[in-house]
Amino acid sequence: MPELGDVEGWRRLLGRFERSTIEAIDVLDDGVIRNRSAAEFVDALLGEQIGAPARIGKWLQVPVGDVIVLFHFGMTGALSIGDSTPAHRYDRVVFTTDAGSFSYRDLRKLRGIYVASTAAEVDAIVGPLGVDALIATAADLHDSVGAGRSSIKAALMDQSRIAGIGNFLSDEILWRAGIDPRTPTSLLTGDQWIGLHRSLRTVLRAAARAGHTPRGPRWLTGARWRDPATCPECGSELRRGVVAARTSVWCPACQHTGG
DNA sequence: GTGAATGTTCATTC
DNA sequence: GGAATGAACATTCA
Repeated sequence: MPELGDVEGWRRLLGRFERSTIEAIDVLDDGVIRNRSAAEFVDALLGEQIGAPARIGKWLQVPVGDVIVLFHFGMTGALSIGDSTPAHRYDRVVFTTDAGSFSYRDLRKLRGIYVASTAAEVDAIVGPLGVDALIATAADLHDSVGAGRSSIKAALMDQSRIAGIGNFLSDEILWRAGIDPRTPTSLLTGDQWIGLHRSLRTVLRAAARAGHTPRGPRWLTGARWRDPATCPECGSELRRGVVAARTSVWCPACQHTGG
């Protein structure tokens, strides 16, 4: 699930807990608490007040008391608001506050929850991140994503170049921009960069607003599941293959390499 | 049993 | 140094 739109949706939902106090923490699986013991984690947060949640790329950052709690959802994580009693099968940590409860829910546990005491510690945990994709300008896009020699799809998913775009969003953006995902960034024309930025904004704003990557009839993400999968724009059969080491879908009729 | 899954990281190999 | 590749992480589902 989680790419920029999902995490932005959870950030918004978590906003309703701002200024509430954590009254209980149920660590159902301490494997997801990554850089503290479960006891240290509970000790640091219990009785503390929640601040305004922020998002950078796919990271959710929540000030709690004197520390910052960092959530990363991997491929299968989610923040579940309000329906954590009784605990869902994949709830790993349940937070109860005086404003209600929420839980960190995750099937595969590829990532987890971190605690940072300083800004330097935050940086060390999240690693190098490019500008957040939702606020990236056309110049940001060209200068960061365009600086290497990789395919455009790999570059869009590279969190150190631009933060928040994953497999589905990159496919969606490239489809809308009419660019073949395998195109080396060095081959993109000025017009293609402009179009790419326009598509990126359209897709990410819709995803952020919806709280997930849209799957409607005019979206590639809606079409990629069908069998046979056809292009929502032209009806051609979509192509499926591995690009940038990820399962990718694109339209051979609408998406091109050349300018 | 096999393969694949919306993410990231590490080692290895061009 | 960069970039691509494959494995690994942990788990479920088709």
